[in-house]
Amino acid sequence: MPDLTLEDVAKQAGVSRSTVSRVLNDQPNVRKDVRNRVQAVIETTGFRPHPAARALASQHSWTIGLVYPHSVSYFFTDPYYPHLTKGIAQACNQSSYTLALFLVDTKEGEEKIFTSITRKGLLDGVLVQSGHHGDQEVIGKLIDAKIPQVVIGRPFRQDNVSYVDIDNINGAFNAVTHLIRMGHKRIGTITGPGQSTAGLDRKTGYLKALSERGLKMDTALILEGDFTENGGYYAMKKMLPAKPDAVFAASDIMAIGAMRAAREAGLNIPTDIAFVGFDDLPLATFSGVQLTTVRQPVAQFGAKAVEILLDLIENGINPPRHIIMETELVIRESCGAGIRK
Amino acid sequence: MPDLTLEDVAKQAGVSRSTVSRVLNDQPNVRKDVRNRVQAVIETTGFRPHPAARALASQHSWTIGLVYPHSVSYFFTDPYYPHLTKGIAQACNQSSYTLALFLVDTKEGEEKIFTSITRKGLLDGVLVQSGHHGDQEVIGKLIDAKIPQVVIGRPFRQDNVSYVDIDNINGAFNAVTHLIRMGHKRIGTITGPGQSTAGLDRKTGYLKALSERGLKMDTALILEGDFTENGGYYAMKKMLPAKPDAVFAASDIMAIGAMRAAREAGLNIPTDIAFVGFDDLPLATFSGVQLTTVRQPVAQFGAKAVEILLDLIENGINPPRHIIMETELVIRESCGAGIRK
DNA sequence: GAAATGCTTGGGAGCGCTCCCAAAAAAAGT
DNA sequence: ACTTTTTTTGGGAGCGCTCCCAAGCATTTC
Repeated sequence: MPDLTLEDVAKQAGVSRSTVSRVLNDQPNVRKDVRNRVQAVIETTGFRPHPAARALASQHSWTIGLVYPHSVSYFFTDPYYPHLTKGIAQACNQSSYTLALFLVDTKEGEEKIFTSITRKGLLDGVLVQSGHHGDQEVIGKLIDAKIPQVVIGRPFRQDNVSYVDIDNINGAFNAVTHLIRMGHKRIGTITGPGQSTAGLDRKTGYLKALSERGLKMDTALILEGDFTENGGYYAMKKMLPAKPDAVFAASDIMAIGAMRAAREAGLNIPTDIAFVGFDDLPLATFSGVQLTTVRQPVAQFGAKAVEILLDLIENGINPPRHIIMETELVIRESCGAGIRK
Repeated sequence: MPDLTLEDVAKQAGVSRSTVSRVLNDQPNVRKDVRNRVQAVIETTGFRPHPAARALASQHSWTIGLVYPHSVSYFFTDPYYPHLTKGIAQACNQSSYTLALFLVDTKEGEEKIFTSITRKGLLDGVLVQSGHHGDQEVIGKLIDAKIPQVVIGRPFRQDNVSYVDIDNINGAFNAVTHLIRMGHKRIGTITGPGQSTAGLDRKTGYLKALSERGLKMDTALILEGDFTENGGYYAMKKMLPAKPDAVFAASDIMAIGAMRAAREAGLNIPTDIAFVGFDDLPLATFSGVQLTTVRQPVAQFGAKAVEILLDLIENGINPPRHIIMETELVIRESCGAGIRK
């Protein structure tokens, strides 16, 4: 089947190019029987318009970009990203948009790719994973280029851009409050890196829960991690001398690392020390003890980002929209629920 | 900066459209000083050709597709896929190709997306993750459509297509042989699903090692998993009554599940029972015991696939090329190396 | 010094669509 | 019946590039 053109279809249906184009784009002012006839030809021939031709004429590529800046090279070690990616990909498929993936791992690569992203014509809009301090530049450039964009995660001190984020503060707050209600007194936290808004917000939630319940904060119980398993492990090792009886880790994977350290120190989970993570990814259940954690609606989150972006593309980027999605505390074994102390 | 066209650049450089095009595409027959002059204008203006216009005129989109068929919906639970994706994305960036991601999770979604993939003009070529029985159809359609494609993983009984794969048989063979050398006698295996070539090949390697070393196979020690943690866990539970003293799991994540089951049964790893996995992903080191495993060169693997695909795009798809990459056994604690029995 | 050869350059045509405008057809109004 | 209004249809122009061909120019050859 040689790829046919709109003109071929027109000939077969006995109409003009324009009419076929109208049918193709669901435009009004086509007689019903003509529309049906054209549609029939399209279907039997399996005709599809040439994407490049369409893009050229309409200045609209039907493609959106998903950018993971180089600061997100832990794409791997944290299973959060593939989940997110999947949600986004699915939403794109559903809307018949093509998803272009830009996974950059160096500052230089970012520069290089940037010129092609900002070139109008390739992408109708861009999704940028952010939440990291270093991503401001990328976002700023996209704003300057006036490319419709939605930031995934709250950007640093930039409000003139649309973003979707989850309620990290509240999620952390609820998790820690739960730990307090369970009777824990010395609750530590392993935070995300200081350049990460998600990490910062979760720490804020932790502190808020402490103060609201009248527990005083102890800096020996606040360690910075890097969202990796090893980061959690080493942070925990440092925290152990301060004798925490519970730990809130800002991600599941750090919780897993932290539990490894606790176990090595001969502590039993959850009787000697309780843990709560953040994410609720499948791996939350892999370790010996089922992890209590804060569930993020990752897939819906990605879908929401796509939804907003498409809206921006169609209706203009102003005013910027900010969406905050709620989390849910999932109680399993590691926090010691169901166990008397 | 309004996006300028090739014609604008031409005017500024005092030459014609054609000359600029020649410079842009590194074509010969342009006087050196003219070329420099044009190049200077391109650089100062930051001009980039409009992708769609270029694609339309050249019938070449500079975009390749990465297809994960619906049978690969465990994209998530297995960290192998993000690693692979990253390798591929990086290779694309390097070659200035755009990567379009097609992550399908239903049979219907596959159909839908397919018409757009096979439409000439969108993609110059396609990378298809395979190794699963159900993917034959996808691959077959792509062959029919004569779209350049490289299959990632060995396809089922289809040799008229290019693919890259790793040497699963040998990898498994080496792992099991190592276990035998360590003195283990009752070596079980948790295989991949029967519709997966990787799973099948690893099983073949296991059997080969057994027979070559004169161990008789015991069907009670051969359980089928599904490449998930839970699959590994339940397979191990079933295997335990048969008293294995070592287990070769066809993926790291299944090994982790299996070790969880073993621990729950009160067994010590590696003194009571040894484990070897397959993949060597970061999570191999997360569990209590560091996992001995077969390392796949995942990133290079992806890069290789891209390399072959670009070659196919430029030089035609015949004859199909088959690349098999070697693995490496990474010895850590879980196999009991360094421990006398 | 004229003819032949090789490089370099410009411009027309065309890739396959969408968009606009004007013509044709149908519907409505008098 | 004829005019006016509305709906439907066709075709030209153009999106921004590449490719081809012919013209222009420099260089070589006899």
